[in-house]
Amino acid sequence: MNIDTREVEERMAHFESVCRRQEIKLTHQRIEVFREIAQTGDHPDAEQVFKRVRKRLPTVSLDTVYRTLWLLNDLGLVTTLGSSRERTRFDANLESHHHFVCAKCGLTRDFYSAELDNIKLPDSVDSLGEIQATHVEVRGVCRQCIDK
Amino acid sequence: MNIDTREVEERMAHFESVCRRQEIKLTHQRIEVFREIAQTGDHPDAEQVFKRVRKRLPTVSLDTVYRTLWLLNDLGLVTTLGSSRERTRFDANLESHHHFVCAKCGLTRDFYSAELDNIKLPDSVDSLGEIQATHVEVRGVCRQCIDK
DNA sequence: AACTATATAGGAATCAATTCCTAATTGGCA
DNA sequence: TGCCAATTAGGAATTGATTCCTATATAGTT
Repeated sequence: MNIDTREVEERMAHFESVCRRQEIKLTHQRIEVFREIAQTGDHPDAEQVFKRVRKRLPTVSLDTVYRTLWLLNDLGLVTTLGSSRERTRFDANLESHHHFVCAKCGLTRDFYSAELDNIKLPDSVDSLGEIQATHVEVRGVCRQCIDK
Repeated sequence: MNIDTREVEERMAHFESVCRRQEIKLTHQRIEVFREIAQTGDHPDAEQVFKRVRKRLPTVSLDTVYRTLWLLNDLGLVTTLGSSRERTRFDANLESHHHFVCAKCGLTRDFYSAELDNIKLPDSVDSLGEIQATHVEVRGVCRQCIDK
């Protein structure tokens, strides 16, 4: 769950160098928000980051956490996971299938692949718990959005 | 995008049989909401289903659409996609990796696999657009939740 | 056709995430 | 050290999805 020290330091160094290059001020808040995400492997949401950072910077505001997270995202220093900011979508296709999702417009299409249905997962995954289903999500840009 | 007629009919028949078995009334609204999802492959959200169904049942309410969608979900007739009802999570791991997600508590862990990074996607996917990244999402139940 | 438990319409209310506002603060540079 | 544009704190406001409320309507049964 926790990332090893060396890796965290590398991430911090990368973060600082990117900020300097982009003339983005290295405030305590930004440093601590980034550190929080860099040092954990559990993918916290904004609220969790806020709570954790507040232990070190008791006056930090939720707004700052949000602003900083989206800034880090824009800088390519963090990514979001899960279908970020999207609404729940419904699917009546009960067969095993996978998804292609357009990063720009959200268009989602099913595709099928016997090969993918049978991928062998690393043993490390089995040790995490009981596996129910494996989905492949392909992110890309759909034809329509390319043409625009 | 549109599902072929035979398949739609099969889905409708399955839906009706499940409802009868469970003594769930076959109202116009339920039939049209289910039909809407059964006949399209584009995974609409509740709002979109509402708009489309309203063309045929002009007085349908959004509330009914929601109630029906969750009912269908509970009955196993539709599934939700995307990290349903979850908040945006952030990740500072920029290397190619995949996720194990616990269906009960939401715990998310990274795992790595050179094999998965190089999966060959079916040609049909290439024709959908430009591929940027491929993530494998494994759903399961984590050790902690199994123990409970 | 009548009955009754269940479901619906329509709009109001809720709820949670996120963003906005503004005065006060601060990082980075001269 | 002092300056100033950028940033923050704190709380209010917004936003958008979802749910609740209640009088009315209806599916399925007799």
